[in-house]
Amino acid sequence: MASSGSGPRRVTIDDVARSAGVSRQTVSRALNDKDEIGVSTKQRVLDAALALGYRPSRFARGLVRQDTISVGLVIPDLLNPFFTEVAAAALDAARAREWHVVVYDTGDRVEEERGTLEVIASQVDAVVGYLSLPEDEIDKLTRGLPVVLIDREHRTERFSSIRIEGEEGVHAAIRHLVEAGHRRIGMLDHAERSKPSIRHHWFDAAMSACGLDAGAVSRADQSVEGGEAALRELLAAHPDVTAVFTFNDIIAIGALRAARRLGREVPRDLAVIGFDGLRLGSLVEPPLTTVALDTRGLGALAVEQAARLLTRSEPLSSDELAVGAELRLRESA
Amino acid sequence: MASSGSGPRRVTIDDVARSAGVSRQTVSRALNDKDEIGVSTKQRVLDAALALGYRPSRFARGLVRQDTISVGLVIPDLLNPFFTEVAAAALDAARAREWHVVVYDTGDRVEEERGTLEVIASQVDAVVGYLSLPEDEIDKLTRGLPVVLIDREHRTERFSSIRIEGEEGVHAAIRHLVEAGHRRIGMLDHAERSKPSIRHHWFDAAMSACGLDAGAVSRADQSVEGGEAALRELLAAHPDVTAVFTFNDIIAIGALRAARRLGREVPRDLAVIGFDGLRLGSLVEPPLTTVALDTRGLGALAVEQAARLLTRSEPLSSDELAVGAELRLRESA
DNA sequence: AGCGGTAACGTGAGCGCTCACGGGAGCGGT
DNA sequence: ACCGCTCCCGTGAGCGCTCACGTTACCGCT
Repeated sequence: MASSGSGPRRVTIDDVARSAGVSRQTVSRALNDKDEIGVSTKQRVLDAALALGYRPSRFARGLVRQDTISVGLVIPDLLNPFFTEVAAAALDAARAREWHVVVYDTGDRVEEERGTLEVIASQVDAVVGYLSLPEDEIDKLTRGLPVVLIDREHRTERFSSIRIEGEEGVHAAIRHLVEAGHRRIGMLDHAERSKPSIRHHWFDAAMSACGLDAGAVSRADQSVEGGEAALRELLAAHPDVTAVFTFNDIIAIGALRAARRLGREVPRDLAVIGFDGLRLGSLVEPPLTTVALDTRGLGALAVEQAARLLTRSEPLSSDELAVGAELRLRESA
Repeated sequence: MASSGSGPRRVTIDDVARSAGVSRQTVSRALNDKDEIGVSTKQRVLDAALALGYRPSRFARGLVRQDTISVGLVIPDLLNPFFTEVAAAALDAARAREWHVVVYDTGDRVEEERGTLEVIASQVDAVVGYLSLPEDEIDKLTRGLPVVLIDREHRTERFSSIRIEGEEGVHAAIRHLVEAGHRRIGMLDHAERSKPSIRHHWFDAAMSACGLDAGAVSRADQSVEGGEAALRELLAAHPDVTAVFTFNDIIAIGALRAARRLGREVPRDLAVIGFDGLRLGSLVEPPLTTVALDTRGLGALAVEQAARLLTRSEPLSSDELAVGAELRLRESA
């Protein structure tokens, strides 16, 4: 009711100063626990601040003591354990640098991603994470900010990206299956993007390297249910398949579940190998064999590269901007 | 090497203006995609900005257009799926308000929590999450900021907290076990805090309400391994126990695994009921019966209350600041 | 009384940006 | 030639705070 056109004016340090009968500087001293202030004065200021509901503007403070750095972390779906692990790693790496991390979960929707990017520039000093928008649009929206992409190629000079080198790991996985006697090996790729994934490509390469025909492939949503459905589909079309490699562990866990419901015992009747190396994989039954990649490294590298770009020091070379993957044998294959 | 005592001075909008031979305002127009600027001028400014590596100060911008709000979300361990779910819910609620969320993972260490709180005041407008420090210390460190605690009592007027009302759900769980014929029911409480947890208290109350003696209790670390160890311990001391209720789902999953390794089939030889209602619980074998609480509600309520405190509108009443819990029957009991 | 010293406070400047203006150049119409 | 319009662009002010200084009051000491 008392609100004027421009809304209720913010309570500033000067209001507190006036109310306590002191100067701005004294208020500042009281609030920041500095010396050169009397105890009674300090208390009086503190009381006045409380009474007025004064809250310092972090912008004004940040403007003058420009110390804190914060990065925006863009994640498609925090509830997906893989992204959780990457996020946790990034948080860790950021904490080591005393950076602040603003997390955005786009829910895998492009509009949300755009909205996030639009608003991000005014809030962070760098952007790190999973982006799906075309590069020119990212460029427009983040103009000036350093951007570090994870698991995505980039053409533009302005961006950096962290590569996942999974080829060897996938090779090892297929080799392992072949050595165990499997010949009909299928794959559960993910369904979202139009083109087959790079992991699918690695799978094909590994198959032919082992002298096998291209395996049967089914597309799966990135969820346990998606994995379940995809395995049923694959098995329906190719009943002779005795082993599957999946796009990621989530899908693999769905496959595990589907196999159980179909009465196929893992790994006796069906071997399953996932990709990612989630902790979660060790909790399911049987524990999931997987091509594990260094998720901590992913997050840490991304932050490290952001730091280099931010300080204009020598950025990491392309060779360094990659994390490897290795076969982690558990019990599902 | 060229860094002077005060470091390399930041590139400001004026530097760009000078370099492009225009005024500040024109630079501002170019960078913010505003009208009233010629195309060629705009390009020239953009080029100059790029060449100088200009990056606008978010503080200066925020200072003048004070629109964006951001909250600090303090989480003990993002990799714990429970906190992941709460965090995701909070992110969601914040997104709906167009707020930014700065996430801090304290790794369950008090010093980290203190460090976080120390630095948080200058970065956010409100603090939400799990804090373990004593209230007076929180008060000192967050002076002025609204604080919303989750799952923790508070005495001070300044704080708010979101309560978990699990009593009914636990009651239902125990009743369910009793109706299934169980009489010797144990509990796996958590080990970290000194006092027995409130969930333990609910367990005791439910037991006596069902006319049973106080059950055997073992302490478990908040991890799958902790749950495993605790169940072994409990069973060793009380071999006649046929059902266990656990502090949370993580511990329950450990118990499930221990039972499997001990050759006890669940639920035939041992019934297990967890607490939290994690999605994860539906992935294990057998799917975990659990007292599910509304994690989304937790995160959403916390953000909502922070919003009320921030806008000085009527805060939520104590009754509203709670989420319930209900028994979710799956297959482990 | 005079003087240095310290504790307690105030004053100006400035951080880097945007907003509300003000103003000149160019162009067409009468 | 003059007005009025549109299109560009620049100027001053101010956002709310902290830092580096000044300034005052009061103490003890010679």
